[in-house]
Formats: sequence, C-alpha cells, structure tokens
Amino acid sequence: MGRAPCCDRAAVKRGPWSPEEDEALRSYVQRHGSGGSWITLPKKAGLKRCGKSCRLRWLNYLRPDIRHGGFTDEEDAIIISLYSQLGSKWSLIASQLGGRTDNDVKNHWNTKLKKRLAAAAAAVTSTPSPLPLSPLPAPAPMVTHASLFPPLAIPTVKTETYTCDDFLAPVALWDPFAGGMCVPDAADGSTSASAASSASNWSTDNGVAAAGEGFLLDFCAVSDLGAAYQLQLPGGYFYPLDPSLSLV
DNA sequence: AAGAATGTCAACCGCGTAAGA
DNA sequence: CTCTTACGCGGTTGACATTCT
Repeated sequence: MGRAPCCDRAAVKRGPWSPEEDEALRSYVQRHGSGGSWITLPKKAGLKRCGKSCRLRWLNYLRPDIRHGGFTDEEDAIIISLYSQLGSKWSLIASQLGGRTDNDVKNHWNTKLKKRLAAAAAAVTSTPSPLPLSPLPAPAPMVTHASLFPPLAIPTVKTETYTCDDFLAPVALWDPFAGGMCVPDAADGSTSASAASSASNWSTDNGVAAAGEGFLLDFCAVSDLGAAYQLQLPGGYFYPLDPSLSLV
C-alpha cells in the first residue's frame, strides 16, 4: 500500500513544462506569490499541474535569482567541504551558494564532484606511501571557522533561512567504532551516520572505506598525514579544508 | 554513419514533519 | 492530544544530449 497521491494523476499534466506553462506560473507567482498554498495555485493560475510540480518548477527553474550550470572552483570546494560535514543535506549546502538550488547541487555532486573525488582518492591511495598507514591516525577534527563561511542568511522562497552557525556548530568527531567522521545528533547524542543517504560516505567498516563507497572518508584520513597527501582542488582549495583555517 | 554507452539534468515520488483544525 | 493537510526534502527516474566504438 503506497501513500495516496497528492493529486489526481489522471487530471494533471506531467512531464516537461512548456514555455506557456512557465509564463503562466511565473506571472502568477510574481503577481500573487504562492498565495500560501501551492496546492490551490495551479487552479488559480490556470495550470493543469500538480501543486508540488508547480512549486518545484518555480524553485528550481523560474525563480529570478537562479543560476544554472557553471559551478566555480570555489563553489565546488564549498560543496565538498560541506558534504563532508553534513552529508547529503542538499538544501543546506545550496543555501550557502547564492542562487543555487538543492537539485542543482545534488546533480552537480552526483554527476561531477563525486566522480572527480573518487578519481582523486584512487590516485592518492594508489601512490606508495612513505609513511605508515596503520594504525590509522585520528584526523584532526573537521572544525570550522567563521571566516570560512561568514554567517549569512540567504533569502529564498523557502520558509527557512539558515546561517552557517546553525549547522556548522556540531564539530565532527572521529569515531573509530563507526569508522568515520560523525556529527553528534542534537537530539539524542547519537550520530548522524544513520541519516546519511544510500550513497553514504559516512559508514564504513573498520575505518577503511570500501572502494567506491567511502572514498571521502578514506580521503580524509589519508590527506591528514601531511601536506603531501592533501588533494589540492582547482582554485587553490584543499580537501579537507586547509588545516590552518580549521580553528574554532 | 549508426548504434551503444555514458553523461546531464529536469521532474517525479514518497517520506518526515510542521502547522492548523 | 489526535488527526489531517500541505510543505520541504532527499532519492530516484527517465528523457535528451553527447561521446565513444
């Protein structure tokens, strides 16, 4: 038994939006806003679309402050850094990149950054190490510095506004039993490892990331051995973040 | 040139949860 | 307090584009 659909699928149009539909939605939202209810908006705007579909189209495509494509090296570095701390909290990550949508960030990660990091991690780990890798040294806590991401509240159509402090506060801890970096849950002190997505980079076994699954974690540990093992990202960024900046 | 493989991204699905009745 | 409704989010899908063989 699945959940009841949010709208009558037979009565609503699905699939790609036409320019006419875009214009109808854009002009309605610009004149009236969402009117407090996306569910009733399509009818008012004369659209044969599900309210959720309208909301998504507006947030991900029609909003005037949207930027598409062309992620900069700086944005890449921010995404990588925040992903390492937050996991797949795409809306949070996107909120720190002005004009980016969670969908865009998510797609960019899945199609480009994940592969790029996997390739980089493979290159790093395949290089014979002059330093002993076992026992695995505890990496420096992935702490944050306010100057890295100055508090900012990005106004969006969404109801929430976040500041960096809201989600950078929990310092990631090295958890040898969980085998990785874990962020304590505000509620019960447990870790957020279980909340990570199916493409999780948080959970591993014995602290050694499985190939292709925990490359990020693997990379954190290796890169901490010294500057020679740090991955320099395009634009002069390092992953993890430059330790000199990792001061609370 | 054609078909296959791969990449990209818009859109959908369904779950969790906040808010209101 | 419980139930219902709608919103927001992350995961997934599928269509189209591009690259490879």
